[in-house]
Amino acid sequence: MSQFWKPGAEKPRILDDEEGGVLFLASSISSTSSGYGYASIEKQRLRLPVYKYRTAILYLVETHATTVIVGETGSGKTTQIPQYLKEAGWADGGRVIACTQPRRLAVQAVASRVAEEMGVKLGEEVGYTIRFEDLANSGVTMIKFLTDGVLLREMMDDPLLTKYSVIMVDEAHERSISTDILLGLLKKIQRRRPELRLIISSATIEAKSMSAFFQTSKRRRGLEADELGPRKDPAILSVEGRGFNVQIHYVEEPVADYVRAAVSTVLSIHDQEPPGDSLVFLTGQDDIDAAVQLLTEEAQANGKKNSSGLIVLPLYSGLSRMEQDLVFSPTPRGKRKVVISTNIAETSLTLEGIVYVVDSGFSKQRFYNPISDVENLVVAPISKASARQRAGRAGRIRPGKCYRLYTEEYFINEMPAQGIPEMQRSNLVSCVIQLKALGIDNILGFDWPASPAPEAMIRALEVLYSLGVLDDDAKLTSPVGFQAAEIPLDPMIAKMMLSSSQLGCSEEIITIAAVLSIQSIWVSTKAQKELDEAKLRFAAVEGDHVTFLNVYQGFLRSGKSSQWCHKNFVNYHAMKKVIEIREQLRRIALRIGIVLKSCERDMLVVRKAVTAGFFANACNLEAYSHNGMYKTVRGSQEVYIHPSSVLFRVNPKWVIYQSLVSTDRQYMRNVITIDPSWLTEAAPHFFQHQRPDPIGR
DNA sequence: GAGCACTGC
Repeated sequence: MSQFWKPGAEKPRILDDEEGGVLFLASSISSTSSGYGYASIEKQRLRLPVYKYRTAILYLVETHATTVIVGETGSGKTTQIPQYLKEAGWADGGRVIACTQPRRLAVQAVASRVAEEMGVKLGEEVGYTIRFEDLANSGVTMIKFLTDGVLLREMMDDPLLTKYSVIMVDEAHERSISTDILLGLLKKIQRRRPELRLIISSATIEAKSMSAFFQTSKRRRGLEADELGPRKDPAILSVEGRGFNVQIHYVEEPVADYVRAAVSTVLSIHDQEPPGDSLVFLTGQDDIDAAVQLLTEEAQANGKKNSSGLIVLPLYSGLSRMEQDLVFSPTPRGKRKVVISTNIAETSLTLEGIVYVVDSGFSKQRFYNPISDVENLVVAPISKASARQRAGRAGRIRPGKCYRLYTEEYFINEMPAQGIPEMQRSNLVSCVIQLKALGIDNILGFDWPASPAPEAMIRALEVLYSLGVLDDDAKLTSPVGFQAAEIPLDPMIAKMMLSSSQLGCSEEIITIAAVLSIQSIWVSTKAQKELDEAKLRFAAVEGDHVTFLNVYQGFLRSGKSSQWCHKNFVNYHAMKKVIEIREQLRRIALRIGIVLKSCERDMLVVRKAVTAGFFANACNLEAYSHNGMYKTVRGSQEVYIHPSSVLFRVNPKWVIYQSLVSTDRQYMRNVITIDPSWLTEAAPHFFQHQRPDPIGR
């Protein structure tokens, strides 16, 4: 690797900061530029804030194993840094520069932008890989964008990620499970591959902890200057963003009802502020529908006086594509668009034209209780980091305003600085099986950016053991454990697939696995009665899983028709996704030796295969129960069949569920009938341990 | 007779 600064030129100055990180002081602004493609694009590149740090970034990457880049939105870091690295030679000799993103859409968008800037065809020098789509060309692609989940999967074939010279982990501050696993593994890889460079891109608030995580033993720092290779202590570099100033307003007194407070704030913005669209952050569909209703009523009641000219639009992921697209349509002259949204507008979708943000201070967050093994969705206060991100949405086109529906005192003194990483709020079975597959034996001693609760780890190990995926030494079993690790789904679903091979119903089970791994195959609609009637057309006495098979068959028979879906209240996009996932699962099944076979109409073996994966979720109807109360075999927990299930009010004696949703009651979603004798057959150890004889009842 | 923040392989 050649040094990129010219001999004789002034060497960039480096200063250690008090935390042991390294800050760079730009001594001069580089003005190198080579003749790429179109002048206008080249000019745009030069105007990005990140450009004046080009030299600094390349210097730090050259001299440090890890560089933490704090880049605010609009800095251009994601599109430019990979190009700078390529220009400096990091992709020479067949090596590849990787840049990971948490979301598929971002991967595609950034990759095509970079290909355009470089004037190359997407899929050649610049490529991308996401699930179902591989537009990277081995031997040709120099810059590759990919989701962090895909990079983790790549590690199963190449644990040291040898083809990559630099790996940039973008949006690391979001702390998703896969980003955290990736960071932990990359830190391990660094010890084996000193030539590998990492760039961790993070928000201000997380930069110090990211740097501390990659800081290796402080004692040896003095010696490192004499060693060959890059410095082990991470560098930190800040790049300013391009957002406009956003003025923050707080309420003076805490509000009792944030939906009403949000509505009246929207109305007073409309009354008193100059034109510009508003974005309101609430927690979920209920809140949002209520707020839309209130605003619409207000608009009608007040006629011209106040809220005429308001276009009120809800935004959450449950909406159909068409309904979601409405929020992107340009606002007509003289009108004001008000988008009422969940967290989807905080990171996943970017709305242009927003000048006013109203922040309720809450969002729905997942929490996991490892003792009861139940994941819950709870309305909880957001973090300061989230609040800043939400406010930033108002400053994209011109200076904006953010109205926070909480007091300044609360923001300063009580709001947590950062959210709890997803790793510490989730069931960890998928995470643990993935680490095991990568040869990480000491799971409890793994060096995480944020350690999960030991109880959650132990629970995950227990579940994997009961599935026969791990043995007594907590090593992957052969072949079941290794096969299950290859299947990119929940290990319980993976186990169900593996059992279907022996039972001769893998074609059916693969369909069921695909359906279970998406949100819902039904459209979300307010016409509940019609939806229920449509469901009845497919309902099977065996339960929801078999009902899914009927829907899938119907969809195929219709020639995958969208009209057929519309007529039957089936979500067309969901079904297309089922087809895609099914294809992927079939390919994997062939590779790992699952026998592809249909059981035709024999649903008994299908139910047995479901039992083989989900025996831990077996429930028994309480004797003499008049309200459909079940008890779980494992924990004698009180549960009920969800009203959306085809078995609702049917109440068979023995059932297995896929998941629990907890509100005032615990409801079982996706339920199928079983014979209790299958339980001891499927998992003799598990039931011996839990209860001597579940059949005897 | 009730409800599903958001990603991802």
